[in-house]
Amino acid sequence: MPENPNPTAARRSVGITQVAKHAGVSPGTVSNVLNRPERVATETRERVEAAIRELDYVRNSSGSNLRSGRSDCVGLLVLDVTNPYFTEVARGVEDEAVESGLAVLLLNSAEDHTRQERNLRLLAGQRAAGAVVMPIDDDLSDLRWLSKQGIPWVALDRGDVPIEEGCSVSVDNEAGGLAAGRHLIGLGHERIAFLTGPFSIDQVHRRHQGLLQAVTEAGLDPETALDLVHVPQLNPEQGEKAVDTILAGGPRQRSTAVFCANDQLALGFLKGLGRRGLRAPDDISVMGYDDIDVAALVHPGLTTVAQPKYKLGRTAMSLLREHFDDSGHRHERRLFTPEIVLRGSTAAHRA
Amino acid sequence: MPENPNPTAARRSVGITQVAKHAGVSPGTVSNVLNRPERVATETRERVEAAIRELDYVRNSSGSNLRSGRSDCVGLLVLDVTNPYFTEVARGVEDEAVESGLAVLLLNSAEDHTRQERNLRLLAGQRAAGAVVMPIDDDLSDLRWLSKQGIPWVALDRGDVPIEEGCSVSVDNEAGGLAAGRHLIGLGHERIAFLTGPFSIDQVHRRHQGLLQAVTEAGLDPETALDLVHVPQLNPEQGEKAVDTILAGGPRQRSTAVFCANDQLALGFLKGLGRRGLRAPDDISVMGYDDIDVAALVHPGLTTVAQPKYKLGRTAMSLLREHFDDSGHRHERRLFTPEIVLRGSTAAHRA
DNA sequence: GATTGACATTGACACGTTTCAATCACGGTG
DNA sequence: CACCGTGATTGAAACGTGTCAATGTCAATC
Repeated sequence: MPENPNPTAARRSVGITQVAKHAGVSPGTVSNVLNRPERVATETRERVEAAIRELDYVRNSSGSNLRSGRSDCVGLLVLDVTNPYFTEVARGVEDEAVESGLAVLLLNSAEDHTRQERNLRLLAGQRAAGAVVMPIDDDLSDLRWLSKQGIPWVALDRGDVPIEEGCSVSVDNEAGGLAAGRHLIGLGHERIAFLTGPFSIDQVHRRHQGLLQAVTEAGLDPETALDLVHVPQLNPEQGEKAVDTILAGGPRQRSTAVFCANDQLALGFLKGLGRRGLRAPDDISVMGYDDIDVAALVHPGLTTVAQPKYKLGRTAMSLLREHFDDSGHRHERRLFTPEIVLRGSTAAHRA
Repeated sequence: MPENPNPTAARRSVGITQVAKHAGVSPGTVSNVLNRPERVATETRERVEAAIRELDYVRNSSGSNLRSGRSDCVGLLVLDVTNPYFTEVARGVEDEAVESGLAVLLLNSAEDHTRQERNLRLLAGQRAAGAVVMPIDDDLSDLRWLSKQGIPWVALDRGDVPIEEGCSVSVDNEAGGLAAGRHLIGLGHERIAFLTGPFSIDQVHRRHQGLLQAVTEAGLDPETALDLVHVPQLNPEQGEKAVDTILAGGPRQRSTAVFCANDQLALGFLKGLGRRGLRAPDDISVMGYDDIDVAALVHPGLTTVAQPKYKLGRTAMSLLREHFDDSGHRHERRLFTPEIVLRGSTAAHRA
């Protein structure tokens, strides 16, 4: 890193023109060195590169973006920055983005429509190259507006986005519910509680559908085999609170296993069990959904349906990249199949 | 949201000039409406605002930044996007940033020097308004370079940044270690294991200093009262692996309590205990450091030294804001004192 | 009625870059 | 020797905005 001869002076930021002067070429040539190095003779290119290094020049992306019309940053709009599920996704997006030399603008909608809209406007203002978005709900009007602004996007975890509207990357929630159901039934459980948030959340609704299918295909009667427990939010507190309800049992008898709509609920449930001196899987088998990092960290480890979160983010970003490269790109819908991760919280039902 | 008369056409993005034309004023006036609304007559302002709404104009920040020289985005450089500690900090930064209408550029150094440097160059390229940075180590040359580029920054969790170099916001690690030590000693523990990473990490080194102080002020001999267990990384796996070492005991007898340099280690340790059919606090008291969300989620809850993470992020961002407002701003060093959160993993030593 | 001042608005320029048509240098070909 | 083609370089224009000196308007004051 070259020394500045006068560090205290508020040096006028060095631009392409000072570099040009210093190297004895025109500004256009400097620009060429930066953008199409192959077009410029090796000898002059080296001279320019030396000047860049000596003056410690760093390209002003505002100027660049303004003139070229394209920006070098993409937006990532998540529902909740602190949710471990999203951070893993963010890592995937970020890793893929740096490979294209793109910066990631982190935006947080906090599950609030106003904030979602405001954040998308911000992206439009930046003339962002694109956006990876986890929409709050199935209302696509904000995203449609984004398209109208000429900003491509990829929806995350929203398999129901019509393919003509845009790309989407998601995980098959029905398959996940099915696999979970089969796992528990395979262990001999014939009465299963489904601890879930409101079915207005499409994802958990589908997980329930899958679970239902598992129950019916096993020849069980959903009426007696399933105990549906609704809580308002998918957080640990609600999971802990639900313990009493589920242990009290449904109309006939108490469930021997509980399938939670996400890991946060499941972890809360496990904690609630511990508080009461009970434990999984001895007293009840517990299963989660998502496979967040912590799921492996508790004892017993939480058996759960793993979402390929990192891959999800990475794929979303790479779809976005295809948009940039190939202007005639058609929208795509990628659907991943989740996998069950067996840990200690589920076990065979002892009759 | 107004309808676009021809949604399929690649509409040339509407600028300040079309708005001006549509409202029958000059571009300058539109700019004034956007930036100094008080200077323009109510009647014309309303007309311009109507035009903005009708044309669905959104300000191009590239142009704006270029001309004004200031950008509307700040950088947040973290060591690891997925670490729950950082995400909480990120939330604080983000909340404070939106209040100033600033966007947050999320950058991940992944504890790699090359990536840290690259990310800071990126920020410089954006002519970012400022940066909140968690430096990898105590090497300040990258940050100095940033200053030279005219970009103010605030260091996070680095109390050792000289005040003449820049602002810092951090938590008193020595006080934290001291408090933890006092807590355990107060419970009657006279042999305490300190499970820690390498002391080259300044933060954990200071925590150890605090712990030492607690031991000596209680009149105990550090030689016999403290069992130092070093592991290469501060992650759960290492915590779990360390269980055997610590249960085996030091040179004299085994410790009755373990203080972990962070929660990740502590959680791994708890899991390791569970695996072996043991549990805190019956078999050994366990204490962590950080108070990440999960600490409250396990059973028993993890007693830990709580860092005001959200506040840390928020404060850092607000210090940055002061830089913008007041150009004659002097650097500041904010030091928070951590607090102990009592949960179930520690208990009195039964003699 | 002339002068002043306050307030609103205008118009042109500048920010740093990219782009592209135009120019230049030069070696090869007819 | 004239001509052409190729490849390297140039210079000016343009992107959309903010700024500021200059101009315009109007009512109040002398």
